[in-house]
Amino acid sequence: MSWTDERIATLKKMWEGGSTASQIADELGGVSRNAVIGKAHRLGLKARPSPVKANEKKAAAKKPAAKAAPKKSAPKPAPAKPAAKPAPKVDAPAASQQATDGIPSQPVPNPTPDLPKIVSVGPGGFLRQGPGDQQAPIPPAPPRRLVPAKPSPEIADKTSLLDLSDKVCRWPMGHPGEPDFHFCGQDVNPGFPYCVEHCGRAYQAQLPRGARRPPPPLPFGGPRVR
DNA sequence: CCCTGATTCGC
DNA sequence: GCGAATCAGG
Repeated sequence: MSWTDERIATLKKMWEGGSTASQIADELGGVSRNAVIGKAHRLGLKARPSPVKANEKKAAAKKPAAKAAPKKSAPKPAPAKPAAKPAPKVDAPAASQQATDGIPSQPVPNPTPDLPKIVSVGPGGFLRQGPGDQQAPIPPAPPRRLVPAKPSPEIADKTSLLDLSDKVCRWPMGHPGEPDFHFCGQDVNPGFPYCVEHCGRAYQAQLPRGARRPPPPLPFGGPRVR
């Protein structure tokens, strides 16, 4: 398989969306997880929470190594990495909610002024979204009646990959490569690549390693069954 | 063991 | 440029 422009676009999208290299590789098909990672690095979009890189010491601990070196012949210089931290934080979610003034349509499509209780969709109660139906989101902390215009009529048309911009939600709907694949396309939550609703889904606290199977970063309507 | 991403290096 | 092999942490 070769890296067509389309495949690269999908790779970027998914990588940016938080999908793991394995998921991306599986989605793309015909490539390995390593290929995806390698390509991602070559594209310049590496930095992402890596289990291995969390720790950064300056102490140069030499490892005895010398395990049977079948291919290694060159010594490894001490890697000096500039720590990059592009990871978005969730500490300050809703800075300022824009009033619904700009949106002439439905004033309050989300009549759920319940408690601000954070319901974490966990392994068992994983809420999935379909292209047509979306459930009430659980934004980080909506103390007030913020109402971000939900099923706006503006998404009557599908937002394609080419329609993406810094102003629209990039949350993928469906699976890449399929005819109905598109993106959310709603107004973004300022400072985030997604709308308010999808921010709530994209930036949930990472679950313990033991139970992360069902709700991965979970873009794309759901895991593909092949 | 499994998983993850990072890195190297032969091709 | 590509990606398998390898590394290394969780």
